[in-house]
Amino acid sequence: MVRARQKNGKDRHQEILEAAARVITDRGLAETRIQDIAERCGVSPGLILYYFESKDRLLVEALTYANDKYYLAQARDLRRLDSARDQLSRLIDLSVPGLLPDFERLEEWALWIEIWVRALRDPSLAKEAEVLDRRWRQSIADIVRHGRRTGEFDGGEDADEIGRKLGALIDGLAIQVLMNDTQVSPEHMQRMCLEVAASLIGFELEPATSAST
Amino acid sequence: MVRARQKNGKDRHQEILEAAARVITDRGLAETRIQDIAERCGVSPGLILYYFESKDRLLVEALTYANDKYYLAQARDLRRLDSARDQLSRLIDLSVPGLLPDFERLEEWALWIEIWVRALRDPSLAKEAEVLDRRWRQSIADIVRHGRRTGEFDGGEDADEIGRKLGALIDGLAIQVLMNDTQVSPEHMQRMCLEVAASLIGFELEPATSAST
DNA sequence: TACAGTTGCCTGAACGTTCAGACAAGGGAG
DNA sequence: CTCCCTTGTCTGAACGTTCAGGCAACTGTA
Repeated sequence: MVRARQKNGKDRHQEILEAAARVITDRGLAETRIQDIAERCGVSPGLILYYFESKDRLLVEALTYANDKYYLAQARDLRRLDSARDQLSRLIDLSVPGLLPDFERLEEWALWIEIWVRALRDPSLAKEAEVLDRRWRQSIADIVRHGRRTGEFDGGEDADEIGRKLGALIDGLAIQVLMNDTQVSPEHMQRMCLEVAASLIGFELEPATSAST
Repeated sequence: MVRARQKNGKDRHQEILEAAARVITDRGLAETRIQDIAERCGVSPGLILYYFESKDRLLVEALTYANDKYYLAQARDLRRLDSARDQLSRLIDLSVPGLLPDFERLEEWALWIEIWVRALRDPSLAKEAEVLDRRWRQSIADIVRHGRRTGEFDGGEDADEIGRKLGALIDGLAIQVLMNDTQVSPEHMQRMCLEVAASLIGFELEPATSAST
């Protein structure tokens, strides 16, 4: 029980960040009040400001914290797979909002859009967002490089360039899916991402290990 | 001068919408106050609520109004060109934030991101956004169809599908450019869009009529 | 033309609410 | 007791919305 206090303190910090992320995804960044976050934690509003110097700071930290959490979970998930083809397919599946029941990602995408809109007027947040975003595009490029080392992929252009293109495509399509666009279902998005990936990297789609219809 | 009164009324309505759009792009949707809009028009805050039943209604109308205005300007611009290749290249140029000094489009893209974040929690706005968005993807598909009729393009997949893919790619890349991502400059975005378009539609890039490094 | 009545545009102040942040006191562990 | 965590209350400011009224342009009548 020596660290009971400190541990509590640390837990509180994290607990507030997670509560903040939840509230932001539920109500939206603009509609998030300190009291909402406090209620989600079961504490008083005053405590929130005891741990974070201001509401603004808390919100920004919550956005990047949540994104970090999701990214690490994804990286862990992908590392279980050996085949680059499987990794790529899995990465796409994980990126499509609402496709996999266990990894809907709706929260994460909602947070990303909140980050974008805020980063438009907050250059420091834009810098942080770029770091997170580059890491995410990097993971695509790494899969491509891995596939080329193992011989699964050959030809195609610069891996980083593929990461940028495929990453942007996924961003753009995810927005449509999140908006419940009637012309872009999660399955449709998944198929389009795979097709473009195959075209960019230069592999055939038919003998894919997953992804049908 | 019979319609002097009505004309004034109509001008005011539009004037307020345009002022609202300006303020939203400057300060962001969340930070936009009725008084800011009133000041931009040089009128009193009360007048804003005289023309619009609530702040919320005004904001939503301003978002779609501004988008509509920009779309019509783009459509007019594209109609001047005959060649499908030129139209496609011009559409891409027009879509890249900050590429053309006369059509920076920074405002329009900022408004789009605001629409997205709000549409996440406002299904009726999401519906309106889908209509606007479909029209925009349609214009890509129409260019492809036009090129196939004239024989400029041949092969490639369904034109609507190309519109969805290219549209999503442009959305995703535009976000990076807007965030001042150091890895994605306007020129870089332009090149990537053209490359993917060439790949999807099936034409060679070299003899392009425009677009160079 | 002159005048009175009507209509619509616009103002500025006031109201009620909401919320971030400040503050001081409570309480439990060491 | 002492220190850190936590609470509940308070406040000052900001904001959306309302409203009574003023003003100017227009209409119809004589």
